[in-house]
Amino acid sequence: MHPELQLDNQICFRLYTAARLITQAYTPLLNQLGITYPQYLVMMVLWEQDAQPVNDIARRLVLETNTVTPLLQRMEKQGVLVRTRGKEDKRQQIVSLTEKGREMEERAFQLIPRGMGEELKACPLKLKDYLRLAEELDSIINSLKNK
Amino acid sequence: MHPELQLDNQICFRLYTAARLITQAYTPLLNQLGITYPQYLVMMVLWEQDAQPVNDIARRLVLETNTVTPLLQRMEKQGVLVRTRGKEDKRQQIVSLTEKGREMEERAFQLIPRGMGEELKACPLKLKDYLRLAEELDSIINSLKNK
DNA sequence: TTTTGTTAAATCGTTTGCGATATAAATATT
DNA sequence: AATATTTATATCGCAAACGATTTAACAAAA
Repeated sequence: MHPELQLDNQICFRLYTAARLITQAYTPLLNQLGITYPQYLVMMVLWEQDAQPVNDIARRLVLETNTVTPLLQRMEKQGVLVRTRGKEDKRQQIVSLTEKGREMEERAFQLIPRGMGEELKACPLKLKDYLRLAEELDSIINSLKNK
Repeated sequence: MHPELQLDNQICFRLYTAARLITQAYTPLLNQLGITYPQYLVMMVLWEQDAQPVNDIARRLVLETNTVTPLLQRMEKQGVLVRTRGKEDKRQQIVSLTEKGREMEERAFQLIPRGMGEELKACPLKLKDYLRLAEELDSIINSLKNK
């Protein structure tokens, strides 16, 4: 009836679906590392800069601490990171990689980019398309993030 | 270290973030209808074609029945739809809108498109960009869906 | 017809995501 | 200094997602 309410006209439904399917494509690869996709995001943040407080990680991932804290607790239990009280500010929990967490980076590098390339080899998009897609997504993200 | 493992180079992280933020933007609007975003997707499927078995709804949303079934159970409890056993095939649950569910369409039409336009008015993308974005997302979705 | 296999939903357990609230430490105010 | 406010995390409850398994009905094969 109302074309505005049809699923096929919804950008949001496509984003929602594409995000889920890509996450699913990551899953068999990440299983080999013993982590989930959101946990992989945390690992990338820490590989880039180790020893960060919870808040910085959450901000980087555009998530709230009530999502990140339990995630970090599970990851600490798995032994890929540790949380220690901040020295200057005792409210902070500083999150640092363990040896196991640091070692995972090289294995991820061997597995993930190659594996995801394989998963997406049926996709007709070229590098240029992905770059433009990234920009378009960034402009959506930025206009919604600061509200 | 490895640029392939940097968050800023991840299309997937952008999809994941954009999908979450857009869903969050829908939330205050959908609250006025008393439903969540995934429930809204189910409503759109049923507004387009009423009285469908669970499987058809799941397929349309690219979800599994183990996600859709509890969703439908909650929606039935809220009184927007009913589930009845299929007549020819008694394994099927036929999902149909109630009067309350049908009435919601017009309110959604008044609220959602206008409200989301408002939410995204800071976004510089034009209609043409959204159309291309939709195509790009479709090609990602299609290459991952059939696996 | 009995057996075997397939299909449609549902159930179970775990991880996310998030609104709301709580706790404790740091900072600002009086 | 004592009080009030802000900030950093954590906790709680609920709704999604999803892999794995179960149940019941249908279909195909022996």
